[in-house]
Amino acid sequence: MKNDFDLRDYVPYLLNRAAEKIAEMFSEEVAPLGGTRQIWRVLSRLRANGPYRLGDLATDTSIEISTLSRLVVTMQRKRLIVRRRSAMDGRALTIELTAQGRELTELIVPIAIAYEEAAIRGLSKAETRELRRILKKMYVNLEIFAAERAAGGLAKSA
Amino acid sequence: MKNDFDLRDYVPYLLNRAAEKIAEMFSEEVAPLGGTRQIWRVLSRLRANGPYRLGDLATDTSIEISTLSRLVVTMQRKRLIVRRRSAMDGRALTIELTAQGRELTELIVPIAIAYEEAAIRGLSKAETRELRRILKKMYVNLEIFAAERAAGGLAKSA
DNA sequence: TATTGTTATACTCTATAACTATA
DNA sequence: TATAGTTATAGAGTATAACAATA
Repeated sequence: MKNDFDLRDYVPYLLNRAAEKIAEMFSEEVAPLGGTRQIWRVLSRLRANGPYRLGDLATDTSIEISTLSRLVVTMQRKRLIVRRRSAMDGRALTIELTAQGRELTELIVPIAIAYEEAAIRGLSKAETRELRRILKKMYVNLEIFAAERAAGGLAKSA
Repeated sequence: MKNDFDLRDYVPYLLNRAAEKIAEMFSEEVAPLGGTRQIWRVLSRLRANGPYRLGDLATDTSIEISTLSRLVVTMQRKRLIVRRRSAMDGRALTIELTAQGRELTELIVPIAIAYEEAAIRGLSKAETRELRRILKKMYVNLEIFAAERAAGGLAKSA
């Protein structure tokens, strides 16, 4: 195996470092509004896609289902969302934004935009476009890789 | 403020999504070896830079100092590192890899490399190079932004 | 006095698994 | 039986602040 491992060029490290820096500043900014990263994840998803089923919301936000189950109760207590039983399937739960939840979301959106702008300022339009394109492409690769891996194809890929 | 916020093009989201996908798979792979993401962060840093002072290690790994203080005790119990008082400064703690720690690190390195390869396979050499370059440039921007922000220049940047 | 690291407390998130209520 | 969600428990990590030792 190669031994020329240099952290400074290591893509997962570079991704993490940037993502965490943004998240850290964003969290500080959003905290006074009563938001957290996880709450924002839920809100932004609901804003983008409308009412959600709990399980799907867990998948799309990458929040563990048991964590989300409790988070969503907390958010209902804060009047940000409503949980109601699905009419179609008595087991399923439908999560929906309230007017108040929508309000908070719209309050956070410009902050989110500001932090993206902070991240990409200094990049040219072309660089930003490339970054978005490459990150999306990479994610598709990773999903395929994860599926192959789960199928047992390469249990220990090293 | 702009209201055309689309999660699918939102750079922090794209970064997070990719970083988490990699981290998730990496964690599963490394767990049987007795590693965790945090332990790997420490090991890779020590591997790259040699002995570290606790405070600097906290900064460079982005692990909270109180968390790291305890993690490092755990790692010493596992014989992965040694903690010793600095000769220069009786307050400071020097963290150093043991032979066993070095061994585990070298065991993890190829796994780390494999996951980077999984991420960038499908990307051309040029795209990978661009990605690295842009991520580094972005991080520099973010550090500058964070410093300005901390200086109070734009307490609420929205 | 300031700095380095340790420890305590409370909180959030995760992992796992047992549980319920529907289907 | 299988699925959707809930709940309990234990383990990591974070945030904050009080604390001891050293500078």
